[in-house]
Amino acid sequence: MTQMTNAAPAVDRYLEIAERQFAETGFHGVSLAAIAKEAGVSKQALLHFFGTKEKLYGAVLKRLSDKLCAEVERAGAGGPAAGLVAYFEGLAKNSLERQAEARLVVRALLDTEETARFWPMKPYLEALTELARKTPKWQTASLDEIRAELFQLIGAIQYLTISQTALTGMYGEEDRQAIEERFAGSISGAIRVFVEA
Amino acid sequence: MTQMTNAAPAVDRYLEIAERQFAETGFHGVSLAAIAKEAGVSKQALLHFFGTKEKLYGAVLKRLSDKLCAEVERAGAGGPAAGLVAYFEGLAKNSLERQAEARLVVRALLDTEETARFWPMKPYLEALTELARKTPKWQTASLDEIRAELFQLIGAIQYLTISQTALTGMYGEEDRQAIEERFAGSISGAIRVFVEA
DNA sequence: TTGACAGCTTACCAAGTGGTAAGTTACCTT
DNA sequence: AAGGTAACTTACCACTTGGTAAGCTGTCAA
Repeated sequence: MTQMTNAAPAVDRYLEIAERQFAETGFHGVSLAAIAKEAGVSKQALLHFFGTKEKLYGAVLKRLSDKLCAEVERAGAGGPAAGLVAYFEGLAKNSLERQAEARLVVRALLDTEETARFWPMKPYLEALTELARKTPKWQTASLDEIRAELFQLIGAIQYLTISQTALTGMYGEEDRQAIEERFAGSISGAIRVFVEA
Repeated sequence: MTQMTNAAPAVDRYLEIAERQFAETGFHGVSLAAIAKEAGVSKQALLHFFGTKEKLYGAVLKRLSDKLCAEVERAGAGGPAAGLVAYFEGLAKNSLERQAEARLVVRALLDTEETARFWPMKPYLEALTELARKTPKWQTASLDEIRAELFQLIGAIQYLTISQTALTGMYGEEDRQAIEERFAGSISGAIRVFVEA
């Protein structure tokens, strides 16, 4: 039969490197050669596993989407309302560490060319919507209503997250940190308003 | 002395075309040749006026920044509180028409490589901050506090704006419109909370 | 032991990239 | 009328791009 294919860890390492680079400079800003160089392999190694650059990008986004979905599901295990609060609070508090993720999500929403007819972030957004729908507050609400409210919340959080580098550049590291702290404090209120009736 | 240089309208047209293309696919996704082709000139015409691709991108961002600053100033002419409400309401309501702008702003915040040490959107953000500072509510607040709150608001609005195409792709045009309307309604409350005491 | 196949590598390529050099043309000042 | 210069153009170039073709090597099933 088929052979022992034990390339999974290597492939995952390639995806990790690609993810970081795509998050930083976007699809067009990254070359296969650059990713290959950082991974210490030839670019044909990447093409061997992923076929084309677009498919590699797709695999990166799919992997991220799966990861985010799993996270949402894990958060929702202890009840929808508490889960949502915990999830969003976590997002807001670790904005520096989660920059790469947020950048990729935003880029996926932004780049309608490469990701069209694929919409990799749809499952993630729907997982959040479904979780919200399970709370008492949103049980009777329409999907549009939930989505509109949800976008307000994750939009605010991810916008700040992707702005971290720019904020440091514009105002310095101290001010960036002060803004982040103020933001985390005030978004907490918004999160509770979103979840609780 | 110097000669009558009447290339201003042509240059502005180039900037307009470049703006649309950069907004759509980002700095690396656009080639000078593509912009030149749409403008009906050779790419060396662009290089003649702007020197390099990076400088052209910089000029596009500078032009957008100036436009946004002028808009904020105009909105603030009739009082800071009312001006802010009108400005944000306008942003939220015309999200489809203002997609290109929002995309560029987000890309400018996202791309730390090309726009570093330039931060073209800083004047815009500061104009908004200054306007907010003039309202009774924020007069005694710290800059950090205002900025954090401001980012929450424009973040939510611009995030939805850049997501319009993705929303249509994911849920269809009808649902997209429904979400947008719900969003506009609910962000109105947030705007008033931001401005009023 | 052999042969298939995963997981690579080196060699190569056509198309496109941003950018330079050297004109050309029309207008404006002198 | 002459000269300068703005606003281009065509020609060209070194380099990079994503992608193909072919080959090499170690492991594992038969």
